[in-house]
Amino acid sequence: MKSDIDQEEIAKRRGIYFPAFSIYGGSSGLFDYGPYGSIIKENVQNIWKEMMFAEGPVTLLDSPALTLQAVLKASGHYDRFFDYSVQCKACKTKFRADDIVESLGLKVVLDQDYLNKVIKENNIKCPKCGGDFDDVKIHKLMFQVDQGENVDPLFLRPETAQGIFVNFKEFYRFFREKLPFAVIQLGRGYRNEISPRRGLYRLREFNMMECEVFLDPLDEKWVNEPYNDFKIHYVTNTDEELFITPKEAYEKGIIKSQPLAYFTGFAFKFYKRIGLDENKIRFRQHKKEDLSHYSSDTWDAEALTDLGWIEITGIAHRGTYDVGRHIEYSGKDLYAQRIVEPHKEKRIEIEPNFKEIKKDFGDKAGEVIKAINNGSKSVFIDNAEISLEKYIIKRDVEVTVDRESFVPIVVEPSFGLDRIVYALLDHNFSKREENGYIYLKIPPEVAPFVAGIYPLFPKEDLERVANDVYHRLLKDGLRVIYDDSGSIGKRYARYDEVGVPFGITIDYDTLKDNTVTIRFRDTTEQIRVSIDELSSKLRELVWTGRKS
RNA sequence: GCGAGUGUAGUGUAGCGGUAGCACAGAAGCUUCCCAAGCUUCUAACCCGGGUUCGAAUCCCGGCACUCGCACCA
Repeated sequence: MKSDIDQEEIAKRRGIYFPAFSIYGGSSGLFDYGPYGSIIKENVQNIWKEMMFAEGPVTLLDSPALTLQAVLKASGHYDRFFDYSVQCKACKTKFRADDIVESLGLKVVLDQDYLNKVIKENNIKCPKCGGDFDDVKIHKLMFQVDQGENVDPLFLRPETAQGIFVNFKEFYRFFREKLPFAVIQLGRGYRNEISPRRGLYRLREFNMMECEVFLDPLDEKWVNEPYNDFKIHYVTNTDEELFITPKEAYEKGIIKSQPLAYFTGFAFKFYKRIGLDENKIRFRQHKKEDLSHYSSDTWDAEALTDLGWIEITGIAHRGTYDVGRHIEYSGKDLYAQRIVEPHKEKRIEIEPNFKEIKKDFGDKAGEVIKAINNGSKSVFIDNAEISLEKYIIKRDVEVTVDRESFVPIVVEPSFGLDRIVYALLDHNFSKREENGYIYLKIPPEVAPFVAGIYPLFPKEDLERVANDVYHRLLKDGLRVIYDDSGSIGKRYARYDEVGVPFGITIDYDTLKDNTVTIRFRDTTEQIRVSIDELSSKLRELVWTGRKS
């Protein structure tokens, strides 16, 4: 599995990506994308965005990375704010302190002192070797940003999704109150990983492309049918391996949710288009015990790389969890509505009996009315509990109902951009059989430059024409790069290595007949075209070089 | 975060108490030269901070980073 091509060595040497702040020693889990890498990454992002918009009812959000504490309390992240670990002194095995306490049927409170006390008092031993435990240690999983003494801190978001959920009503209106629709967000997330490692695989600050699909639970269907024109490698939670189309996966009940099935296909198409090796992609269903607290079903897309199978995308069924929690915690109406057959419904209307309340409570009437409006059964006035029963007027009414509220469910395809870039490089660095030179065979539309412009050798007349060609292509909106240093073979090799798919060479024939050669990265073959048709030829080559 | 190992030009490495060499890459030039050719010249490094020593890249301590295991991984 381990290839003899060292991705990190090339990435560092050629400025694709490299450790950030390295002149000061760096900091683990932080990387810079250099000149080539940031363009490749941006191209991948743009293709994803373009494909998402092509779905139809999809819009974009850009929300802050700094997130209010209240939002993360509602989302449940705040409770997982700390990781409590405890280590066996003897065998050095580490456990989650809350798991240890829970496994013995003891009450779990997520508090360092509490867990420490429980483990010490109950004399809990290491389940592996029976040794004594060291003290409980905590690890913060979210980065906290203090605002000042009397204000709750902010947190760097651990995922971009919450920004979308809290704005559900905004989008619901934008889509004129019709489901389904989806909102995408591209941005950075932050997690204080205990040990960030393996280059781009586990970062403290990472790029995500997230999509939240909002659906009516009674009509859980995305606007497009699951694909039926290609087969995907699925691994179920019972380790069954299947090669079937997304449509089959849905119809056979392998994937119960239509949008979940659909987006496995979407992800697969996207991977193929940006140039991942389709034979090194699989979709693996989370085991029941590995599912997150909110999800009933999750499928991870995994790519086979030097690091083994790595997770590059998670497609999760989040149910009504997210919007439901924000309704609960914010007290705001984040419901969607569906049209139903108009029908009469009996209801009981409640109204405070203002006269009686004023009579009995005088200037405390306000408190009582407030309590009634909050739905309380009783209220404390001057330390006495008073039943509100007799101050409420109840009326039986009949209303016509033609719509009902519900909490939308969410399906979330969430793409880890850095890992996708990692896999993309891993799948595309190739070695030429004849000479062992490395080239990066990524699709033209992902490549950092469409073409390199090279005078055959450094003579003033050739350089002048090459420069004209270069500026002409730039004006035509093509991303090209000019290079006249070293031999022509060296220049070809230099840009092969970073994936530039075409080389335009200006030679002595160019001076005679205004033609240049286009040399192909993957085959090293050349064709001759006139300078006038160069732009349109390159565009055509980029287009036909598209995968899927 | 724990344990083990490793940090020398952009990259890969040599040197292991007397202040750095090689290869490739890079720059300038020569070469009528289409696949990293050759020649000349040049640029460029001891992870950071302390200590020991007359003298430290080399020995010791601390930090940082990387690799591998353990643990963690919404």
